[in-house]
Amino acid sequence: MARIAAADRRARLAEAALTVAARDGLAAASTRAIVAEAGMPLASFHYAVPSRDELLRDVVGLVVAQEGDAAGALLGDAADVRGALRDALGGYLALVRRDPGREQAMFELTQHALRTPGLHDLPAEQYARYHAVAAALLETGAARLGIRWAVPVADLARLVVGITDGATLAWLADRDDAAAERVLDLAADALAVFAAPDTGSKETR
Amino acid sequence: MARIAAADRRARLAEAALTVAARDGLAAASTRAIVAEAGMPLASFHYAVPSRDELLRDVVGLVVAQEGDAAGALLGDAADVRGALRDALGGYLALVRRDPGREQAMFELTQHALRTPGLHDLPAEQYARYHAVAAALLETGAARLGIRWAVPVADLARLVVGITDGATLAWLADRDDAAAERVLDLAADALAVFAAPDTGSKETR
DNA sequence: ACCTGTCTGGGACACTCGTCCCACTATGGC
DNA sequence: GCCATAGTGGGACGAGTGTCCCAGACAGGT
Repeated sequence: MARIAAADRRARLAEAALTVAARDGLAAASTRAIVAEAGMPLASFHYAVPSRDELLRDVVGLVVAQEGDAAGALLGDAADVRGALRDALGGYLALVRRDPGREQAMFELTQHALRTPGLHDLPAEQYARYHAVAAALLETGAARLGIRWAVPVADLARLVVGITDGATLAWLADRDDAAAERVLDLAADALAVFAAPDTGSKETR
Repeated sequence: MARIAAADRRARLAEAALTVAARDGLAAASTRAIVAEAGMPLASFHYAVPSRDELLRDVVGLVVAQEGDAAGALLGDAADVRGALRDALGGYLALVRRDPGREQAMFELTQHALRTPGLHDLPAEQYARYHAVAAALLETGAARLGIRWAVPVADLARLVVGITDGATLAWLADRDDAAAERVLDLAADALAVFAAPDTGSKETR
């Protein structure tokens, strides 16, 4: 094994942990499985990271950061509110479908953190970040479409995240692509209700 | 330990497993923890149940049955569609708040089943049942209000379950009661869009 | 060139896990 | 009353876990 600074090793371990958790589940992401994925000896683990739970904290940060990057691409070029919402929701589902294990690993991570004393604060931060990303997306989307949201964006963002989480959970359970698409159709219809005219442009539906 | 038929023991073990999983998490629901909760010797476990995963199958059945019973009570006596939806959603959230561990245990169970070869079919059945319960609730609610749903009830049911799952997940993460209530306000507004007049009664909103 | 401190990696500890074996005992049908 | 059958329960096995120790090796600053 080459000589690598402890901080670098920690980052590599976080990535390896995410890979293993996405592929085999969080429960299978043992310290041994993680170092095997990273190609390191076991002892490097606790040299770079104080504990396994501490590394999981890094993993959440890793995914949350990636999620923020990916969010921008969800904004399509639809001209009406319903279409824009539908595109964004559909884009998210496509992301989940391309790598179901990763999304599932995030759910497992949240549940694990909720049960682990040292990680109790993690889920709140994680979801605050999700909500912030969704809110930003809603704001820039509204600006691009020339509308405003008739209700607080923070609340709307929380609803949007809830809908995507819920749709993801159901799709993970039954893998019903068509049903998932139909739900997003309805969700886009429903959410479009909250669009209001702003700079003289027309409201949808 | 008194003499108990194996089938009875199996049922008691399923209840004990649910208790432990709700209180301490699914990962803590080991065979030893379950028999301790049930007040049985460890060997009774594999006399009554072939394996731990087989028992978890029973646990899902147990909760799903209870969920079906509880659903009926969610129908309030609101006269308009939005109010009825809001009451039902709020009732569900109240259920979650009264026993967060149980709901969390169900999420953990779904995730675990998705990762466990012998339990792959479980989540699909579980969610099919959820969707059926929601659909039945939507149907009887519509009949009571004298409206019809403008979109397929099966799709609407899937959306409703998704919204409740999503709201639950976010609330479990940050325990923000007020935000959860505001989201349900929006959700009720949004879902009311799908109500259409049927027997001459008035549409809301 | 040396030497302090960072990094390596094999091995082990103490523990928990699911599962199983087997000697034992109470029970219901004859 | 006897005996096959169903239920009991202590104990153990092998595998897997997170964490830690410690002897060794390499690096950069002097």
